[in-house]
Amino acid sequence: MSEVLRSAVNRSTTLEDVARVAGVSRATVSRVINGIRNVDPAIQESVRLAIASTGYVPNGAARSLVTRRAGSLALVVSGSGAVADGPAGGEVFTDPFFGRVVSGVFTALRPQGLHPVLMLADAPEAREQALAYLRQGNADGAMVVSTHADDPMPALLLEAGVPAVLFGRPDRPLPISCVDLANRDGGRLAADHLHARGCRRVVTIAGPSGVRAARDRLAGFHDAMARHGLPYLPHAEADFTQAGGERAITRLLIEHPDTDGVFAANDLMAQGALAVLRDHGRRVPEDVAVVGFDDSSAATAGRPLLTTVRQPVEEMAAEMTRILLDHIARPERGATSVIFEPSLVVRQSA
Amino acid sequence: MSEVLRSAVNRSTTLEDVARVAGVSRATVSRVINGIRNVDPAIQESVRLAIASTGYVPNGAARSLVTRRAGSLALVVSGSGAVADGPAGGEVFTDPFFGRVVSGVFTALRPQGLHPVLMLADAPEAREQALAYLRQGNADGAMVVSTHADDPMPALLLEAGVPAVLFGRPDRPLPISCVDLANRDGGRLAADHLHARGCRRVVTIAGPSGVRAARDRLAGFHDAMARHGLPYLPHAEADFTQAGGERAITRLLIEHPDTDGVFAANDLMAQGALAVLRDHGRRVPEDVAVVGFDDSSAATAGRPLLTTVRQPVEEMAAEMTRILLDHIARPERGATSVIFEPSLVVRQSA
DNA sequence: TTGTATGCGTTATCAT
DNA sequence: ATGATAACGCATACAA
Repeated sequence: MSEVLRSAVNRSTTLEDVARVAGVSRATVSRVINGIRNVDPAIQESVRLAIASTGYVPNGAARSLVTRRAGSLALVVSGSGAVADGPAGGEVFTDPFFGRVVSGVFTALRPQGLHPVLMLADAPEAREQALAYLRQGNADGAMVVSTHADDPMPALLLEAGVPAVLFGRPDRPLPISCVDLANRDGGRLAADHLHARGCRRVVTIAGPSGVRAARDRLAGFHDAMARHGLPYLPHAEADFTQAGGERAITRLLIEHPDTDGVFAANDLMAQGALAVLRDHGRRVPEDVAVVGFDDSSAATAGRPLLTTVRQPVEEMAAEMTRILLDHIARPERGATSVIFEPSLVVRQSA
Repeated sequence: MSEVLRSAVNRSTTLEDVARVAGVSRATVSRVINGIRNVDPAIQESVRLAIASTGYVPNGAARSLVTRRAGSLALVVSGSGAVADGPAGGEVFTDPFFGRVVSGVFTALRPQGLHPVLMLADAPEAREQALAYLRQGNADGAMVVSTHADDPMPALLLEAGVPAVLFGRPDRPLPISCVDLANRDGGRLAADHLHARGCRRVVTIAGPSGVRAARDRLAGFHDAMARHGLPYLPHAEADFTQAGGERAITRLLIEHPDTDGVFAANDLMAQGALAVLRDHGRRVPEDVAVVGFDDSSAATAGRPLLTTVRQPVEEMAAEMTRILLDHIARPERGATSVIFEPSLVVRQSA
């Protein structure tokens, strides 16, 4: 097939075509496109013209084949596959937490012109799929949000040599970078506040025991309460969802009708507590004070406004992204960690 | 550099390496990997062995360079760039609507082993970036969720020849496939319900007038109300956020203190209305009945539970994804549209 | 400053 | 059934 025919058929325009039109070599066109200096301004101009007239767009695959850069980062929502822990498959994305992470990632990615590719690794099969994708170099690195502490994903990524950063420290220390919140401190803030308010019959709604952040929040809360002279507090475990929170508080109220304070390990469960308390005719905060965790949109969605421990998710996600970008640019550097401090946001519920 | 040295340095193992180890040609290894028949079982086995022993993983870029398939689809959150309309930048992802879309997309994508890459095209610059990414073939097609009716993205994608499917019909008809809800019917459902309940002094909280879905919901509501003998209803425009809903209902209550019914164009704004009504000491539904739209998680987040018009977002997003996959597989087929029917979900608020 | 030539790792078309 | 060999479209080391 002649050159003319070939280009007439279907083939999209290539560097070669542009070079021919501009009367220069492929290399020169490439240089112009990639903004490399040492190009005669006049030629530069004629190349730009040729690009415009041909409607040329570089081919991403060919480019990343030679540069060994995919131009995208993976955002992996990872779990153990155990259905009992945390929100199930579809619900993960409905959690305000997820939206905040995405938001923070975009903040850091936008200046670089990169885009996140979303991967859900909540079952062995899905995990293998995600891992294969990453190993093939379809993304330059991975940001991992684990919904479960014994998530095998971090170790697998490490082993595969994929640059990665975690949101939340793993259960067992790994030489992987991560961002996290001082969750124990957060629990302490909530305890001090409820105690100062005069609450003495406090119950807690814990997150999944398989989630480290959930355990740490509860531990910090219990520690502080013990220091205030309250060594034992009833608690129920839930799954970080509102419905789970509703079930937990219902159980707790039956067993401990005289409850005057509630600490929930996230806002969604606190929201559930508020709803049930209202159904039971308990006034918040007069009869029962409630403190949540996260300061997500759920905290201000209803009435009373929720007093909560703030976790700066967006900032944390942005930092996670920056760390990953840095690791990709300078692979020789070792793992780092950035721990954020929580703060108490006092509103109406406590 | 000698072959030995080269492979000793850093280079990841390639098809060539596997072929050498297995004592066959590259082509044969490729056949085994891609599951093409006509391969001697014995050789097949030795190739698998070689793959395992070398830890070979195919290179995604090289593969898609020749197959012309990226193996990923774009999920574009697109807007006009006008700040006044709809939730601002970061808030887009916190809206439960977004989470439901992602959820639905994953449902349809999972069986195919594909992953969505997220793109935010809310400003001219970001739009160009996203467009460039797509034109370069970094994704095989795009799913577009527009936050604004005069969004230029659909037309641009059409012009660029990128396979695309829209969530929500564009303002001016385009030969692009889309999924949508019969929004007018939804508005009608809400109106009929409020009227049947006896509400006669009804106000509406509209979404951004630049969003077609928002206009259609309101139009359907007003039409039905007019048929019930109520030709005029006060309304305020808001931005689909809870805060916006709060401001809108506050204004409406001042001007129309005798209001006995509220229709909000989405649940978030309805949630805001509930909060303010509560602040003002109005009982819901006894004094004022409230109907929302979407049946998102916000509908059951607080008390009273929200009566709302259900939009099956997850199903719609999954269908959008399936249509896109079909377009990619069979480009010759023309554009189609699938319109879903809304339904009324009666809870406590009306 | 510009052009030439080579390689990136795979799939696909041929022969055999 | 298998093996050469030619694309795929780009970046870059090197030569000029």
